[in-house]
Amino acid sequence: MDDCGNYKNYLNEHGMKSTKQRNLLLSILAKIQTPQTAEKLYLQAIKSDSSINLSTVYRVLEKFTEKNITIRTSFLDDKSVYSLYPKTHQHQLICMRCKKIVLLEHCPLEDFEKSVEESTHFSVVNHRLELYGYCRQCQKIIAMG
Amino acid sequence: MDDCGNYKNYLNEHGMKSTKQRNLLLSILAKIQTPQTAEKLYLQAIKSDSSINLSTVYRVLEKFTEKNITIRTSFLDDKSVYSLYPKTHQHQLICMRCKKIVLLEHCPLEDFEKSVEESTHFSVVNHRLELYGYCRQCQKIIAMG
DNA sequence: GTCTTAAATGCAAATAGTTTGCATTTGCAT
DNA sequence: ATGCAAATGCAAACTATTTGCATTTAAGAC
Ligand SMILES: [Mn+2]
Ligand SMILES: [Mn+2]
Ligand SMILES: [Zn+2]
Ligand SMILES: [Zn+2]
Repeated sequence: MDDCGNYKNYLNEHGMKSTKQRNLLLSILAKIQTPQTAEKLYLQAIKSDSSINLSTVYRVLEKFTEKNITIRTSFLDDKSVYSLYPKTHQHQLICMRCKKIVLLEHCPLEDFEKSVEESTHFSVVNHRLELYGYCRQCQKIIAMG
Repeated sequence: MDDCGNYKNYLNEHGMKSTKQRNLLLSILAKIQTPQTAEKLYLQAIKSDSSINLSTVYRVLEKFTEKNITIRTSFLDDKSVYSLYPKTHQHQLICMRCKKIVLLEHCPLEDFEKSVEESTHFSVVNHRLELYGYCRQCQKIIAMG
């Protein structure tokens, strides 16, 4: 291929071949702020590579997630969303109406984890925290009926 | 019907007709300790009422969840699971090896929620918190290799 | 009790996000 | 360049869940 993209070394270091589809998806993920569905990423990708296939997007994202390059999240019935694995520990605040996601940098759980370890004799190695609510716009829309 | 079940008043108070399917599912949910999939509940229900239909189970659980009688949870690809809505707000500590679940009564997030509401202008109505780790026994087993 | 009516159910079919089988192409090590 | 495993495109399958519709049923009025 003429230009395998900017992520060849990165991909090879993670034990993956550098393909134009993977490079493209990495570049899209790197630009994007909020987690996106596979289909949204596919629609973005198809602008640069009209032959890319939705199955490939799913397979690439699955592989990325397996390698901890991306993270996949899902809620009840909704589609899963994918984003680059966060460099720093963070949590999500999710609007239950429009599905907007705000990232929360501060984690309030360090002391709590320690106290749980003491009281339960577990070793706590991870946690999952998501807040659910309504964003300002959706609050207004809901108030109007 | 001869015997509408034990939950007639309870159901009527929640604005629902008392049907044998709903009574049966409530009695199953009340007995069961861990959250179950709709299909598991259906398989349990069919023992008492061989004519109950899986669609009905889904519809009943949807209605129960809408009334906050049950809670529905799901992880990634897995099927949703349903359980009676916990009487007290609580969280889970899950052993990643043996899948044991310890319920945590104390919630450390009240102040955090308020500060998030102030900084994001969301209204926060709910949260999901799970801790992951290893129980004492599994720690020992892992240490032994 | 009977009557009335909206809600609930059974059944079959549809939905939709995601996965998979398979033929073909591609990247990478030699 | 060559060979081969891995990745891709395409279409079809999968599967948890939902939905349309005809029929039954519960609750309330009489
Ligand atoms: Mn945290
Ligand atoms: Mn809490
Ligand atoms: Zn919103
Ligand atoms: Zn354990």
